[in-house]
Amino acid sequence: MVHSLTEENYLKAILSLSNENGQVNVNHLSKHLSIKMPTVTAMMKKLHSKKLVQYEAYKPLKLTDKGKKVAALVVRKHRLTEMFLVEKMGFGWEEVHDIAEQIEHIQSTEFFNKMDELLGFPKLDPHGSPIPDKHGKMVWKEYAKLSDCKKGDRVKLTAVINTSEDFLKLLNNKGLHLGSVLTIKAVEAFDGSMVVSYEKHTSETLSQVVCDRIRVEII
Amino acid sequence: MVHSLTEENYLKAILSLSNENGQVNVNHLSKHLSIKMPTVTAMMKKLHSKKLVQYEAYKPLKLTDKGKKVAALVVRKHRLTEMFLVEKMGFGWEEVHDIAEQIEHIQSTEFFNKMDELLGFPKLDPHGSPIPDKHGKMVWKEYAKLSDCKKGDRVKLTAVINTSEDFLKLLNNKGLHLGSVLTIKAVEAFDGSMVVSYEKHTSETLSQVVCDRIRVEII
DNA sequence: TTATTTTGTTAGATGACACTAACAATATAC
DNA sequence: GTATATTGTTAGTGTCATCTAACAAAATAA
Repeated sequence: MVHSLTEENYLKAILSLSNENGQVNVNHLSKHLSIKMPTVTAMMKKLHSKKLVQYEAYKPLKLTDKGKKVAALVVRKHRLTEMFLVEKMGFGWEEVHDIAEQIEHIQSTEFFNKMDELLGFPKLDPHGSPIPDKHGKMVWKEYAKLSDCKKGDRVKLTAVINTSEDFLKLLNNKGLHLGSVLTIKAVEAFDGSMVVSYEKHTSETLSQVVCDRIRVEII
Repeated sequence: MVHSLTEENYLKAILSLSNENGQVNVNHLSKHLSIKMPTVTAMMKKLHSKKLVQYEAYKPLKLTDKGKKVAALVVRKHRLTEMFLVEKMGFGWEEVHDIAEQIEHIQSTEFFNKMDELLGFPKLDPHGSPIPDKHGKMVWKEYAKLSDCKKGDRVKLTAVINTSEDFLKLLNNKGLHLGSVLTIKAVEAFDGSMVVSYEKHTSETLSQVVCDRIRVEII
């Protein structure tokens, strides 16, 4: 079964929003895709009838297993493309996203399998995001959200969920990178922000918005 | 100005048909694209209003200079992609066409310029077809059609126009390849077929259909 | 608990690109 | 030079993915 470029984009968006926020509703999806809500509703009905999405009026959206697989395969194609553009074609990381958004819709399993092979079957992309295998299986080590950890935890930064330029810049400004080992010194009940220490930083504050998007391994 | 995938395909088809046959009409295009004539007529009107095609009812179709450039840039992207897939990714020539048909519509000048660079700025693809430069200029050496040559001419096979599998197989069966040097021994007035000799072949007959699609340099 | 805001749905329209059916022009054959 | 075949156009539909306007449900605030 093939799916239109449009359908693929909706499925991918649902997957990525549900990784970021847990719940996904029509409004989120609408904003994320810059597509008006009625259009989203209509597409959800269509994807529901194709058994890719569980949709009931006024209920949050969920991918079916089938939908999850399709979405994961698109993500696979996207991440392999980004890797390929950087590693094999000499592009900078900031340049590759828009190209990968287009190439991820190319229909040719062999094309992406070849990239995979040439790249040596990578498991994670440079943001720490997992690359699904050719069956759509994410070897997603179910990392914890930093925001779900508690005072005293020592954790290793293993992945970031959002890869917007602004977010990466913020991490950079604070000297945070994949592999950083943080100790949680305090969690503010008021705004969900965390005070952490790592390396030369004895006391840095990270807002809840940031902590929500950081994935860690508790050590 | 960007053009839809659909528009690009029409423009490319007109360019390729006019290289093959000289004249292009709605019926040819319709067959070539497997799209019904009324749809083609409608698109011609649209492309005319965008000044990409010269269209007048019942007249043959012609690309404007602008249309020619757009079409040539699509061809450039197609041929570079084919080269890249073969040279840099290890695909066989028979596998690459369908993938290239999709990738040729990717919108990213840098992506294709990078391929061009990695390939060492090739001028011809392995079929002998010229690769337009980044401005859409074909360094088309205006090769002669084999079918326009006359008895006694000695010519070098420099390019083939049609790249269907059946056509390439025929050339292969006859031991013809790029660079073959042919001597024209006779031209049959009746059916336009030619009797030629080359290498170990002292007398081979090529039908007009074949001769029309072979480009040569007279030496 | 009622009022207001936010979120979601239905209904109806639009543009792009395809189709079929019917008719018109051009080209070819007799 | 009329008849026939081929080619091309017009008119009217359909589907996909989008929109706006209007209304409805759910969540939040007063």
